[in-house]
Amino acid sequence: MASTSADSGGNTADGATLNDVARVARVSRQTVSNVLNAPGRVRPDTAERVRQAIDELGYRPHRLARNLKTRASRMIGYEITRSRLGVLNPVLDRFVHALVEAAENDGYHVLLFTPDEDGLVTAYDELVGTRTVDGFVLSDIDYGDPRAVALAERGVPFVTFGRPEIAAPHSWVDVDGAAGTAAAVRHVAELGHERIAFIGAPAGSATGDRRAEGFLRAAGELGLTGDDVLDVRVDDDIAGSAEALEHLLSLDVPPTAIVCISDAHAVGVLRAAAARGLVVGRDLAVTGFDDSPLAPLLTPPLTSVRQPLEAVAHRIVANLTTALADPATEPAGELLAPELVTRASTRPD
Amino acid sequence: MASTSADSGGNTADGATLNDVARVARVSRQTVSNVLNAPGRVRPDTAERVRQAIDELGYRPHRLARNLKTRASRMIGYEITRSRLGVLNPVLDRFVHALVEAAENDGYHVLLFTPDEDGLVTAYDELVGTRTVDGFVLSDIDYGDPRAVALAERGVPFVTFGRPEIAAPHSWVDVDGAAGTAAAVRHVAELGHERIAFIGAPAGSATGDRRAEGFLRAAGELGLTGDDVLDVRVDDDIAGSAEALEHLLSLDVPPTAIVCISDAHAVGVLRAAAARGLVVGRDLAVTGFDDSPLAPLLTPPLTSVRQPLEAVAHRIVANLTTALADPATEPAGELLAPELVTRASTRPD
DNA sequence: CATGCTGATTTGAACGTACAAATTTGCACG
DNA sequence: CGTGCAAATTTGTACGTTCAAATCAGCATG
Repeated sequence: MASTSADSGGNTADGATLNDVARVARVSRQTVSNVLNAPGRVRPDTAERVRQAIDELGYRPHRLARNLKTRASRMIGYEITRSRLGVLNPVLDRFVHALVEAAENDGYHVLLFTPDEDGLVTAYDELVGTRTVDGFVLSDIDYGDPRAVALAERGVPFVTFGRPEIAAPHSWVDVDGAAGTAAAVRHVAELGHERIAFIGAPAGSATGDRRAEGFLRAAGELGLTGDDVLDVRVDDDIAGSAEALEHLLSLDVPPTAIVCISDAHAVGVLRAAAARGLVVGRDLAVTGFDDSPLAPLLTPPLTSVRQPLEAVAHRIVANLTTALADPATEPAGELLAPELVTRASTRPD
Repeated sequence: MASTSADSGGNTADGATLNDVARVARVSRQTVSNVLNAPGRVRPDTAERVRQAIDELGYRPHRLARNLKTRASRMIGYEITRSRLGVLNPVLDRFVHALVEAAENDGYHVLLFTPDEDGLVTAYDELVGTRTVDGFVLSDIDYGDPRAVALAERGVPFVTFGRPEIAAPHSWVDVDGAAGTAAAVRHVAELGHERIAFIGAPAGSATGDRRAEGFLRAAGELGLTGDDVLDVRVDDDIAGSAEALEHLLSLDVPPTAIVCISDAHAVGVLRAAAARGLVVGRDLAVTGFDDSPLAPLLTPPLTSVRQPLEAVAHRIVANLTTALADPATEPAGELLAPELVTRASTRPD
């Protein structure tokens, strides 16, 4: 005399509630709640009966009701920056995916939002004020990032991908950009290149400065000094880098390897090299940074520094969730090592 | 004797509730609620007093509480497909951004989630069962998409970007892929090309078949028949297209223009052309599809068919929100026209 | 067999809001 | 100046859950 699956309960298959389950299992709603949230407190046979009722009714806890009571939305906000036209955001896709996956593993969801036109943090205030999210993940951090400052003074939990200052007063996870560039320099040095140039961005951006620092450090290790340190900074990534290459090749002793601060810069170099009839990989070594999806698609495929975005996302979520669980947690910083992915742009074969 | 800003209320600046506002404004909570949700019902001077109290306390409605009462989460779920390694999802970035923006304009938020490993729709069931989202937006739709089928039979509101069948039984918004390819063909025809080849994917995918159909249609319009219709299908996008170009160039009368089904396919063609010493734009015209971020970065910059993703997102959200507001709404389909973006890959100069 | 105690289960209350119904206010009108 | 009616406002209740406190069952002990 097994009970038929759906006809008897009274509920229309969908939308069973804690009380419905309790009625079917002949217990109180709190017992059902305990089966789900504190299994230790309920006797095994009762738990079994309740679980059966849950299956029978297809019950699922109402997320909003639970969250209202526990005063937590279990949502993490992430602002997707308005990608400027024509400029590719090399990491958004991969990082967001990794972030969502990491969050789900910890029982959180990721909510996306767009920045305000006015450049203020009203979107953050709104989400926090309405209790729509418990905390934030920020990326594209620069020196004295206004969002980080604003959130910190409001006491809103957040973790940044990247750090605004060497000693950031909040939790962050970052990839060691200096190590990445240094690895690229060492890579081409090992291939026999002695004259190595760096094409970077103007000083003043946190990420850019650190990547440049890695070049200078590696150049120092190779014993380069003075004019032998070919450090070029350009404003426009693609066009600027193309021009820069022209300039570098016109030197008395032109470089044979170009280490670029981003894949976009490398694109400019590749283009200018092709225009000159140079075969990159044979006549000239080129490296990029970010290992964006286009890196393997370029001609030739581009050696690039790959950021461990999955690990970054994982550590960010871990840090944020512990901070959410215990607001007294001290802020912590974590630096992860990138990995050089070598491709034809630095290989002769 | 203006009231001081924060000291008197009793609440700690943060977390004022409807009742707190009511007390300060000397009205009932319902009146405060009405000021926000039904302004017509309350006398102007009372409304003003309430608004002042709201400002003073920095009150914001608690989203969870409101949603629990109204039985709507005002969230839209969007599954970010696990981007296969090395394969770039050309539209994810732009589309997601557009989707989030469109949703916000209608008072919704976008919640991201990852697919289940098992390929089932349990993630969808979970989100719907817990009332975490009100509906879904699906993309990467193919014939007989299992997610669309499952959601439809569960009665869950959703709109797809793309349509599985010509007459889909649910709401969808799609870009006219056939028109896009046809436009590319006409473009190169106008430039004087008479021998035009198409490199596509094997028959069997909804998007691919429609794009191929556009080529066949345009070829017909140009009076091409029989062996003059150069229709090549390849399995692997980049490597396959490179091979395909080799083959095409070995014909008695090789094509002078190649219309590709995707930007990735075009990459293969560009690569093979470069290897042959051909200058694309002068010796050979090449077009892609999707106008992915890399299109302008290729050498030469690639003419490509751009999908109006912002408009797609806008229409999808509009359709979904009306369906959510009135579940009796009939499903509707909407086809948008893409736009050809011409670049150096089809221009001699 | 009453007592005490631990473990299991239930009842009461609350989270912050919105709908529905009830009450009060304001005002024109006979 | 009471009556009636619409507009304005308030009170009661519920959404589905969890926490806190209260009750109940089981069982060994003296």
